[in-house]
This record gives sequence, C-alpha cells and structure tokens, in this order.
Amino acid sequence: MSGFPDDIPFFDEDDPTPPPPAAQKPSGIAARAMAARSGGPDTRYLDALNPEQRLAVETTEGPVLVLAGAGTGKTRVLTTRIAHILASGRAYPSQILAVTFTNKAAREMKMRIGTLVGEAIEGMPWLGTFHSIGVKILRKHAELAGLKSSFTILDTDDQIRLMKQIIQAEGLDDKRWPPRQFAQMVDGWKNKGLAPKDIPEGDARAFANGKGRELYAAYQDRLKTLNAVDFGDLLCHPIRILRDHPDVLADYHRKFRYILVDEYQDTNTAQYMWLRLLAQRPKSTEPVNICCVGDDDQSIYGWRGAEVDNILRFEKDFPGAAVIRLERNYRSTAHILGAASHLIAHNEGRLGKTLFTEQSDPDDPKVKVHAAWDSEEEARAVGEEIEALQTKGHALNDIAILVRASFQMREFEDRFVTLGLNYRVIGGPRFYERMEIRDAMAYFRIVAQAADDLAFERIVNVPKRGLGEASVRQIHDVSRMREATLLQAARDLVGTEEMKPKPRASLRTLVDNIERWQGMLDRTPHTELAEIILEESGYTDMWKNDRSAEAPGRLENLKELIRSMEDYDSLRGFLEHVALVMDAERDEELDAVSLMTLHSAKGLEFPTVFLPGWEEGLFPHQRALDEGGRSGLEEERRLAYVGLTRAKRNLHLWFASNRRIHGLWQSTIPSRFLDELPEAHVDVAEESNSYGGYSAGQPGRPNPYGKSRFDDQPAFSNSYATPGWQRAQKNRTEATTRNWGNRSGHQVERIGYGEADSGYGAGRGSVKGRVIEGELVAKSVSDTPSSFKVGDRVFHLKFGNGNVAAIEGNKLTINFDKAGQKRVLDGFVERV
DNA sequence: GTCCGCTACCTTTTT
DNA sequence: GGTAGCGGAC
Repeated sequence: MSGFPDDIPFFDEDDPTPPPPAAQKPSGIAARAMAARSGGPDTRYLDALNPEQRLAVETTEGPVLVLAGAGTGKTRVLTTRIAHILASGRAYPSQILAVTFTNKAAREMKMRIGTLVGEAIEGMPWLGTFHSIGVKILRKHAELAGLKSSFTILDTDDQIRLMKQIIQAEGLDDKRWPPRQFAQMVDGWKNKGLAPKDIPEGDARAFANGKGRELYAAYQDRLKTLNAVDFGDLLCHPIRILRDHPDVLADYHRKFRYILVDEYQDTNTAQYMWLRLLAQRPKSTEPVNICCVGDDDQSIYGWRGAEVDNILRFEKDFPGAAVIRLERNYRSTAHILGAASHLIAHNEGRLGKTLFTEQSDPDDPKVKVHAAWDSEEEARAVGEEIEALQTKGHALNDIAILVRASFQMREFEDRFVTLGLNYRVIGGPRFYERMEIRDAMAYFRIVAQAADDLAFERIVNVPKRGLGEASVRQIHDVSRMREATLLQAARDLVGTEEMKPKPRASLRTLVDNIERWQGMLDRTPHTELAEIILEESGYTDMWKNDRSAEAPGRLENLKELIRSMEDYDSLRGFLEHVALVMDAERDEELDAVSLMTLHSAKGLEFPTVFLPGWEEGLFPHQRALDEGGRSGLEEERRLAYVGLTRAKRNLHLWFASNRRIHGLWQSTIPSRFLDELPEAHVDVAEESNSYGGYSAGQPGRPNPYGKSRFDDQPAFSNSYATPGWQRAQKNRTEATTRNWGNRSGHQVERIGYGEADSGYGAGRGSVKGRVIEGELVAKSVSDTPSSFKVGDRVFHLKFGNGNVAAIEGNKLTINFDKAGQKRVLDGFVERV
C-alpha cells in the first residue's frame, strides 16, 4: 500500500567504503564503542551473561545454532552478540544482517542494542523483518523483477479483491471457487518459493478444475501491470533476483559479514532459501557467519508454512556448526518448568532441551488444575480469582488469560464487563485493518500513486456518491480498452456522453478532487493535506452523519491516524511504513488483565497466567488432529508448552465439562495434555464448586503420569477409528456420567449465581435447564441425512422419551415428554 | 442503487 | 449462538 519515488536512495545510510579487515579500525558506532574503552576492551556487557550465553555471544565466526528455551535470555544473547561484533570492530553496523519476524521484535532489538552500545543506533540499516528487508532489496533491484521501484505493497484484503476479479475474469463462479481460499493456496506456494510454473500438478489441479496454475499466473501478471506485490512476493522476488543474478548476489555476499536470525523455528521454505542464498558462499572457504536462534519446542506456526525441519536440519545445512543450548531459565518456578518439560517430552522429533532454574523456593505454588461445570462457570471462577488477587494488591497488568481460540475470549470479556474489571484484548483487529482506516488510506494512496487501481476502486463510491456497479464497470471497460489506469479512464469517461448525467457529474467531482489533491502533494504539509482530503471527499461527514454506535470511535481513529502521520515527513514515507508495520501500541497506563490467544502470547511473560479450555477437541483442537495427524498433535502440544512457560509464578489450568460448540452444548472431556503433566508439580484444586476430578476413574487425582491415555495411537489419519479415540469415547461416557451425578448439587450454587447474573439460565430452563444437547463427538455436524423421520418416537438417555419434530442433517429437534423441546445429535437417541 | 434478511461459516496470524 | 457475506426485494 505504498508508493515510492523512483529516485529514492536506498543505500545512503550504508557505509560506502569497502569492508574493513577485522583488525582495521572501524568507524561509526563501533568506533565510538571502541573509543569509549580507553584502557583495555570494555566488555562489561559480557558480565551480565551466564557461561552458555557468553559462549553464544563470543562464538562469532562460523555457523552457530543457539537453542534457546523459553525464558533463557534469547533476546539478550542476540542483542549482546551484535553489540559484541560492533564493539570488537568485527564489522560496521551496515555489514550485519539481522532478521526477525515481527516489527515488534525488530524494534525491541534496535532499542536494546542501542542501550548496550550506549547510543541510539541509526546505523543498523539491515536489522528488520524478513519482509522489510525484502522490500529494501526489491526496491533496489525492482527492474530485475519486472517492476518499477515505486511498486505498491498490497495487503491481504487487496490481494483477495484482486483474486476475485481474476477468478471472475476467467469466467469462473466465485462461489464455487472462493477467492479467499485461492489466496491461501497462493500464499502457501509463495511460502515455498514456488512460481506458477513450479507448483506441483496436484496443487494446480486442486483449484478451479485444474485452472489453479493459470489463475496464479494471471494473478502475477495482474500484479505486474499494477506495479504491485503482495507479502509473499516480498520474499519470492528477492529470492529469484539473488538466484538469477550472481553479480547481485555477490554484492550482498560482500556486504553481509554477519547474519543473525531470530525465531529460526518459524522460518518457512522461502525464508530458508533466502537465507541460504545470502549465507552460503559456494566458491569460497570463508566461514559463513550465520547465527540462528530459536526453539524447536516453540514452533507453533506450521499451519502457515513454518518448517520446524529448518531448525532440526541446521547442522546438516551448515557443516561444522556450533550448537549452543540455553537451558537456564530465569522466568519460571521449578514447578512450572517441571510441568512444561514433562509435557513437551511427549513429543518426538525434537532436539531436546531441559529447562532448569537455580531459584527454587519451597513456597512456590504448584501448577493448579481446576475443573468447571461449563465455560460460563470457568469464566466466573477465573474472574473471582482475579478479583481476589486484586484485593491482595496484585497488579492486573501482571495477569494474563491465554486461550486456544479467540471465541473463548467472549465469555471472559462478558464476565469482566459485569465485574467492572479492566481488561485488554491483545491481537484483535489491528488499527490499520479497520474499515475507516483502510478507506482513508485508499484516498491517500490514490493521491500518492495515481496508478493504484485497487485504492481507486475502494473509494470510488465511499461515501456513497451514486457510482454503483454499473458505473464502475464502465470505468473498467474504458481502462481495459485504453490500457489506462482507472483514474485516467474515469477522467476520459467524464469527457464523453457515455454516462448518465448524474453519475457523470459525481465522477467528475471525484476526479477533479483527486487531481487537485495530487497537485497539492508537494506544496502542502502531508498531515494538512490528509485532513483536507478526508474533509473534501465527504468521508468525515459520512461518519459524522452515521448514527451507529461505532461512528464516534471511527472518527476518533481517523484523528489518531492523522496524528500518527506527524511522525513521518511525507505522505509516501507514511504509506511505506503502514504497508509493513501494521501494529498499534497498547495503552501502558491502564492496569488491566491481558486476554489473548496462546499464539499471540509467544515471547511474553506474566507472573500469573490462566489457561482455560483444556479439553479434548478444543485443546488439542479437533481440527489440528484431523488435518495434522501426529504432527498436528505435536504442534498443539508445543502450543501448550508455550502457554505453560509464559507463567513466572502462578499458573492455573482450567477445563470445563460442558462447552457450547457451534451453538450446541456439548459434553467435553479433559485434555490429554492434563494427563501429561507430572504429578509432583501439579495440584488439582478441590474447590467447593468443583465438578469432579479430571482424570477418568480417579476423581481428584491426575493419572499416574508418563504415558498419556492417548499415546499409543499409531497415527491420526482417521482419529475417530483409532483405539485412542475409541477409548476417549469410553472415557467421555464415564466423565459425563460422573458429571451428571454431581449435577444437582451444583445446580443449586449455579442458580444462586444465576439470579445475579443477567439472563443466566434463561432460555435453557431452570433446574433441569443445564441442557447437554450433544457430546464431543467426531461428527457434531454432518451432511449425512439422519435415519430418523419426523414423528419418530425416540428415547434419550438424559431427556427420556419424545417425538422427533424436525431434522436437519444429523441434528434432531425433539419434543421430549418431560424435558421439553431440545436439539440433539441423532447419535444420542434411539428409536423405541 | 440500497437495504435487509437469510444462510453458511466457525483455530491459530505476521507481513 | 454470532457474524459476515450474498442475494433478493424495494
């Protein structure tokens, strides 16, 4: 989403002089750092390290793999290593390539290196995300990829809209072949570095009756004409450039003396290829100074193309590599580490690390496992516990709730709202993804880069100005005929009689406006221009006249957008920033509980952590099991490991016996991961309102640990047919029975809560109203028509006799004689 | 051209 | 049960 002038200098911040031999005196930061130590070398920064960390920092030459367990000081090692390379005069800042995955990580590294070296570093031009460095390379060599250096970066939304156009242009039905799905396929290919001609036949055939390859090629063509790239291209184009142009590659080889990679376990194939190209010097015996830092146990992004194998294979890829393990943990208590280590040990195919701590205190609390009747009670109990902590003076900022899936957040939010407890959701819809922001940005884009057709399309009728589908089609036709941009086509069209007077007039106003704004681009301060655009286009008015609840917030966001533009010195600079840096900072002032998914919690830590929803089907997620088999399960287990290791001191795991899944209440069984925790470090909470123990047959006690009850499944190819699943089903029945046995006792308590709690129990009846309308079964929803007929007399284990009133797939609506009307799965009733 | 109601979805997410 | 996105009605 950004335009860039062709003449922008890319390497101006780089040192133009040839690289110094290590002994020679460097300039810039390194020189300052060296100058600072008048006597012997000032290596005080090394004193803060433990022996392993120090080894990782001082092994500067040759390939190094640092296996850094959770909380072992990974970032410290990375930043100190860079500081060390600089301070010892081994390289200029511009000769170090340091890649991260997120902007946040890059920012943090920059800051910490700055602190170590004693000055803010302006001079680390090659520290950034894979994507931002990709942009940099691509802008410099755009013509080698058939682009102009002013290319635009499309985000996912633009990408999907473009795909839609292409699918329709091919005469295909976009219902049958959803653009979103195709975008995902293309993403997958790009993650593997595959061009249209490289994709496997099977893949090509899988979409649109074998048209997958053509569509992909058409999409790439279209991008080229638009002078645009998507996120995947930011990796793929540089790879192709480096591979096809040895002279260019050689330049970068000369340039980068040290390469550092953060979170190496998350790299995908394309990123791996990119790194290999830059790191390997085929015709030289010169050692490759590449240092990858990562933790195979925290690889949780396989589903988006990350290859754990990259880290597992490192020693083969880089012969003679030093492998350094960081296992000394500074974050968590021995109980938490014990639990996490024991859990992760159930995974195969890991490099193997065991975290330990030297700070052990007999007072440390064990990991607590809690049972709740259902997800509402889970939220309520966690809320109470947090209130209790707050009363004791615990800061809410020190507390986090980490969920497997974002729908779980709702109940906690609801609960916190009623309690008046401050909370913040991390990782929700991002600022720059909001509609109003994207609209405004589209206006800025079309002004900054007139060829940005996608931007033009987005705003042509926002606010509504009577330019609907018909008008847009006309513009498109002209644009195709004349091979002109949409804006040019629109300009031409208003000069003819082709449009009806009304749309023509409003299109003329729009085009006039855009051209006027373009004329102002270089003469008007960009924040001022931005305000003018939003004002004159009628965009601000649109929201001012909107009476919906969100409108004021949207206006506020627009103001915030303008405010944030002040940090950049031009509209173009701002657009470039936004294309890549899609995050907004959080409000640090507020004392609030953090609520987020396990995925977004990676890298964070909190004194107190709640992990709700440890149930089969949710965590591990059924879909991970179905689609990922054994490796899917292992990734879920790593996710559990990530969750556990976020906690510093207090760790609470929860599971509920009943949860609403796709609208139906289902009975659930505790997660197998609970069985995989070591008894020695875990306490099962015996709350007054607890609903029985979590382990089949041993209420209140964990299973003897070691082998999980699911462990000896050969494979999960069809998880429902495996002995493990059968057993799970059996256990499930036992658990359910037990829960039902307990039920009435809890119901009383529940009703007490229920009265105070708005609408609690309403619609689900009173005492008998805690309806379990199904159970965690494989086919909770199925297209297979039920064998029942309307009017059939049936029997249900819990609800008794009734008549089938309606059938929807395998879901039956039954009028029970005593329990009233319920919807249940057909597997739970039998004909009588 | 716009609005509303129905249907199909429903894991995780960065750039 | 909640929502997004599409198609039909005005």
